[in-house]
Amino acid sequence: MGHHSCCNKQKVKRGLWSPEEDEKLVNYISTYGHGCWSSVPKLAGLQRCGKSCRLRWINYLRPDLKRGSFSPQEAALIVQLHSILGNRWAQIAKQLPGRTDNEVKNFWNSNIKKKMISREVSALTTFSGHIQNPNVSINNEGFFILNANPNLILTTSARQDQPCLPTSTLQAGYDLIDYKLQQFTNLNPNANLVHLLPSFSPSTNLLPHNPPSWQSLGGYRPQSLDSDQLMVASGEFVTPATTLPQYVDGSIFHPVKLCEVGEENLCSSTPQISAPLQDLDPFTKLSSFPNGYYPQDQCLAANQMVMEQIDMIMSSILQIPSCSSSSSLLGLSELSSNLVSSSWGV
DNA sequence: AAGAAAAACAACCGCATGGAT
DNA sequence: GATCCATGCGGTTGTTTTTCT
Repeated sequence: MGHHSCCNKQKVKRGLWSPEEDEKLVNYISTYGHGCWSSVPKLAGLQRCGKSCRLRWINYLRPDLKRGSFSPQEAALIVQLHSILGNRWAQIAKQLPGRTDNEVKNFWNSNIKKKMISREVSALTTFSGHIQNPNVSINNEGFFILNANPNLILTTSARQDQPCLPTSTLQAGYDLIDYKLQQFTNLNPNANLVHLLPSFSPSTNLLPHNPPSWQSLGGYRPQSLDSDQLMVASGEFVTPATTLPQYVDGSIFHPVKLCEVGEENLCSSTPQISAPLQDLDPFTKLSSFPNGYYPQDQCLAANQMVMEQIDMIMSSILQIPSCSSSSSLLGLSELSSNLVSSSWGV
């Protein structure tokens, strides 16, 4: 492991910062500002590299940092934002005044993730007990499969090329699902993935920077609502004035879920940025509609809808000669797409 | 009370990006 | 256009603290 390029020229100290070093850095930046970080250590009298100084300042010494544990409201917002933005910790942290990306990341990895995993395992166990369709079951990895073809994994949506399961209609656990499915697909590179219609859920469909390769997954793009429409608190559909995020193939994603019922305050309190709309990050775009929310009863409908999709696919899949060959993947996906589209009237 | 394990926190590393030359 | 450099980001590792046995 080498050091930073900026640290090669001189011997620098590493590891934890002492109070004396902190004091030197704070005194210097308070007086002169940081300017060019690479010159800070020399000017401040520190045996550190500029990168280390910058990190120490940003993550620990900055006066506007909010210390202490995360509030339940902050935690809820992190969950919400992560469901939209994924692991873009810096983007998430921007919506949390006084918090750093490092702090949010650590909080997520050491706290929220574990809770989600335990909840998901519990929910998955419960949910699996309610599967009525004799053609569908859950395999050892926790994925929905068709009994006729255990290699066929049913999925609903994708984030960063990692599809999800019908269980995305559950309240949490997307990362676990992603992680498990990633593991599964790594071990079973030839496994077939059938995309069902992404259900109403706070998941995973917003992919401004790393859109899913629908084609590579053999899937179809979401076709949920009329063009550019958005569900808002009243239950009505509106046409936003902003440009909605697009997938890599140019198709537009239509969010239907901005925050849970009762979380309107969180959404409405998010900072508004006056910038050209096309330059806004996805969250800011979404927060332009602070009253948007997703009626909870739609979750139940979504679950039912997914199972109905499985029913339809199952009834049709029997007419396909070979489900296990990779050549059938596209056909299945198109089939599921058509079925879902027709079931949605789109 | 002591050691082990787990959790929390802090820092580092490599890579990507953008501006300057 | 190629190269260098500073900066920012996300993943990962290391260290400290807390909890458990």
